[in-house]
Amino acid sequence: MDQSISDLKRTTLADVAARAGVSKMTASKVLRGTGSISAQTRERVRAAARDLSYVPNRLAGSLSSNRSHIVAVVLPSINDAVFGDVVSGINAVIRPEGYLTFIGESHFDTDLEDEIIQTVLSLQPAGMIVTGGIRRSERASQLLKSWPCPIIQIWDEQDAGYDGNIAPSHADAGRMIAQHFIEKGVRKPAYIGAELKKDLCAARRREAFKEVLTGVGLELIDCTDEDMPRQAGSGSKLIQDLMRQHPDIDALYCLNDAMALGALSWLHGAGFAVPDQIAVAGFNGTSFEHSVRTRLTTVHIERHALGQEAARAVLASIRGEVFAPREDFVATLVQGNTT
Amino acid sequence: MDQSISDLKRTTLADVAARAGVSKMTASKVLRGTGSISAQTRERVRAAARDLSYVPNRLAGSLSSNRSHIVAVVLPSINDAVFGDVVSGINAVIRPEGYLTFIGESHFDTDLEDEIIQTVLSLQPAGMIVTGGIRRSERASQLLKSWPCPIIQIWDEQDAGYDGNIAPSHADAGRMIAQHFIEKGVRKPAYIGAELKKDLCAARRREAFKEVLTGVGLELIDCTDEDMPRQAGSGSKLIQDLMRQHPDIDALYCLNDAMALGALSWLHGAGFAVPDQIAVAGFNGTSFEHSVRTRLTTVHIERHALGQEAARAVLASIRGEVFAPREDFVATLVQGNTT
DNA sequence: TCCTTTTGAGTTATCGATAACAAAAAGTCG
DNA sequence: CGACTTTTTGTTATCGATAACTCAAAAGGA
Repeated sequence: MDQSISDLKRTTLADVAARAGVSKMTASKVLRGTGSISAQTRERVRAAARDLSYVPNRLAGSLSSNRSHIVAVVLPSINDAVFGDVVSGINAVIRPEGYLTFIGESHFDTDLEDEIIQTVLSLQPAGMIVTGGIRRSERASQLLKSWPCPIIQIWDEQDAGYDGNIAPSHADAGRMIAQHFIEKGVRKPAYIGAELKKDLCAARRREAFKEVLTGVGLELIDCTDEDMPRQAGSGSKLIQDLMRQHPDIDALYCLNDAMALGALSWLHGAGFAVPDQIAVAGFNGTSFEHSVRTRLTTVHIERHALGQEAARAVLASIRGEVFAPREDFVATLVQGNTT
Repeated sequence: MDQSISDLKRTTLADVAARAGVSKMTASKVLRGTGSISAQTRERVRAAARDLSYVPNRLAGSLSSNRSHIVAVVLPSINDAVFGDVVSGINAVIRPEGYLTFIGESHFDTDLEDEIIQTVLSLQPAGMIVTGGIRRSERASQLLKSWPCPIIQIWDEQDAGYDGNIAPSHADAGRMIAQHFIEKGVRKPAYIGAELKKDLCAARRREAFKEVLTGVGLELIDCTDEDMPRQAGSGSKLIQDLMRQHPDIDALYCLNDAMALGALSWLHGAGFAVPDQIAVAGFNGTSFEHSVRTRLTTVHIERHALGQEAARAVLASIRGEVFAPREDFVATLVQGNTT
């Protein structure tokens, strides 16, 4: 039985007030720093709170004031270089302002996202940051649109009609790699991806990539597996099959850096020379981009800054201020090492 | 002004009840599936809730029932392969049970952790998972110990007297690498690290590593910078200085994999042959361990499983059940590729 | 000195749910 | 058919804080 939990009474504001010999209201005012309270009572209340190790009950506080300090963040997965950085950017801005982030993981699953959204909303967040680029349920969309708190969408360049949208251009990212391949004189390019039906941003990169190639008359060998995870291991597997069928592929674009690294690793082990024999490109995904040499070409996006910007946008919106977000989350080509 | 926020009234249980023509209590019971309610009323209430897109207010619910569904997790940083995995393990177990995780980042900072702990407690979590291996303030320790909810510590093998402790042996990890180096016939080993005063687990790995080496008469070139971040870039910088002073180092142990990769990368660029000329080892930190070939030797820990186990321990404790956690979060040596 | 203003502290109602118990409706049975 | 269950529904109090207001005391002004 969990009596051990319930019989230990937490100390409440009433206890603090009693010890300081004042009313609950006075104690509340002192601890929040509102109203005008004499220096002595203030000190008495503070001392009482300290002595009792008082920890306010935010559930009660928020319920009463109808204002929470929670910013809900919904994203596919925290366990991912991209969104890990984004979250850390959000936190960096939000925490010093006294807000807390509450994170829900959707794992690119529509139904799960639906559930998560409902759950985080039930905590009455003051604001919300949702990741786009996933097929959102009608129900969830409606709920978000009608919910009375500011909602900022990130990651997906396609505005979904919330209170703000902060994202890089995925189409640009795809085009950039295509352009890069073309400049290198690539003849037989290939693409590998996974779960493209779920990750709409990745699909957009691929589409733009393909379009540019087709524009110059290059045919793309396109290989996507809807059931594999978007991870390094899948990269190895897919490239392996691909090279068996088309040993003369000379350029490979991957859904993300994780898959690209997996592919790179397999190619290396199988004796293919990268980038001379086959060029490999990915998308913005490891935390090593700038400090570890790889032969991988990638497109970089300032994820931390993007998170920060989203956080600033939410805070501004919560406070009813106007906010002009940076428009320049440009995708930048980062060439791999050749040595 | 943020009237747009407040004037839109959220639909409450009362609205649902009214629409279904029953009392709030009945509606509440239906939606929570408690008590006995006739099939018809149940359906009416459900329909009303659906029609109104009712989202319960969990703040109110938890306050009233004195029971929250929040599990608080305090860790150094989410934006880190290690803890990202741990969190995802925790989530995997906890979410299907109807709980939510709330994450606080301490960034290895004692004061910040102190503040974070107080903050997460203010949300009245049903249980808590804290990461050890950081110097915790006296105040925070007291608070945790007296707080009436189960608290599980992870990561640090040193039991701190909470309701459970789930961790690998960092000392073993350090010893393993030392042993490995010795078996390879290393003559001049070195160590690089950062922020060791904050990351006590890393310090323990280093200590054990050093001890084994000393035991066989090997002297360690020990290089730690307290001000650098524990990241790849620091690895590059530190090894660079180190090789200048001691060009004959033939083995390098790094605080973690990120730093090791940084070092590896610099060594490679500078023309040192790894592992023939110099062996490089790290600790459990990239998400690529099993799928990307590197020349890096590392010690692997099942982070996802560790998170899951911690989550199971908290849930069990919340429910007042006894729980015998796995004791076998052993550190495993993963040898780097040599080709 | 008396009246007005300012300041400090307290009162009451409320936020949106649930616990605990009470009442009403429906079902049982001799 | 009425007393007795059992099932279903409703009432009241409460969780721990804050909003909005009131009231008393102190300060200021003429």
